Amino acid sequence: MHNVDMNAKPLYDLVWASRPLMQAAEACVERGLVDTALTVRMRAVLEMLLAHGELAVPDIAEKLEIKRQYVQLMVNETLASGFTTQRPNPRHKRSFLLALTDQGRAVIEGIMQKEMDVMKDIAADFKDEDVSTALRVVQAVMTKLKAKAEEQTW
Amino acid sequence: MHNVDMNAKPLYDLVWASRPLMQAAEACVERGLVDTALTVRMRAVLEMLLAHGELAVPDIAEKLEIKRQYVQLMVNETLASGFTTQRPNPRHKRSFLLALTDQGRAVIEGIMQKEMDVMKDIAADFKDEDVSTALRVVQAVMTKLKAKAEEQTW
DNA sequence: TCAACTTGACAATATCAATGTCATATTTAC
DNA sequence: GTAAATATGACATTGATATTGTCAAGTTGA
Repeated sequence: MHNVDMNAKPLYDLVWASRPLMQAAEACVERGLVDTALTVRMRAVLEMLLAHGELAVPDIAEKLEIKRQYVQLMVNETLASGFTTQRPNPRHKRSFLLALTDQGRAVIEGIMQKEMDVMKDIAADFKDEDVSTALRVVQAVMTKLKAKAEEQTW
Repeated sequence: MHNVDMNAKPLYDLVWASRPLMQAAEACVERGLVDTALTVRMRAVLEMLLAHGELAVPDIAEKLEIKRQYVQLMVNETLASGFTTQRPNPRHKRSFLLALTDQGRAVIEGIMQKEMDVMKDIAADFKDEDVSTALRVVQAVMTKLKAKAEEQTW
């Protein structure tokens, strides 16, 4: 690329690899859900509940960094499918806590175990140390990019 | 996460970091375009032309791995804005080759230089070797995930 | 108490992208 | 050389993901 200084090309490439990586990951997740009654977005709700216990809709929205209105939609689907159930919220009479049903817990644990098995298979090709390095770099780059995006000037 | 074997957790985390990383990167790119007449998708077309020279619409679609109909839309915008121009295609009378105009070249080179400067700034915080390792791991994981997604069974 | 904020529900909108269709042009097989 | 298959541009429809706006009811804090 003439006239563009490519000193930081490996980092540039790493950042631009994020899109195809995400698409491949999502395709893989979707592939793992075909035999279940789950959709990708319902899976995201169940994963949150498995990791963090009972949560209200706004809590999930904050963790997923998407708007509460959309989370409401996702959550309502999990309720309708019987994967979650509403439980009284001691802190709020109208805003229920969302909890996994036995069925929901079994489904998300099964899915995540299958996904983790895939990860184990892939991880076998790398040194643990290299994966750790990659994770550390990627997370730090992400943090810095977020900061850059918010700055008024470069 | 009880009852889920998390042996490959670092790799799992690396894969799931791809979405926020991509979102941060896109926000950053968008931020860099505010003073130009470019949109993110027009930028993608210009970057292709800068990297690969004159291309026809279907060529760009193949490289970007999106459908030609959508690329056509993106390309038409770059034509309307004067960043690209149609040149005769020796291989096809109806399908023109797309080329950067002087204006288009100046704009994409300026943008990419600014982006590369941001990358250089961020890269300063890491060992070159670690960035290379991260890139290598991420690209290999992506390849493997794509293969997994296409397999009929895990 | 009263103003500000939170939440669920619902509607409208935006963006990115795939898919479908058609006319025209091009390439390939015969 | 012609017929069939394929490629291309143009345009329309649809789908998925997510944001934004609005309102009524509930909650919080001064």
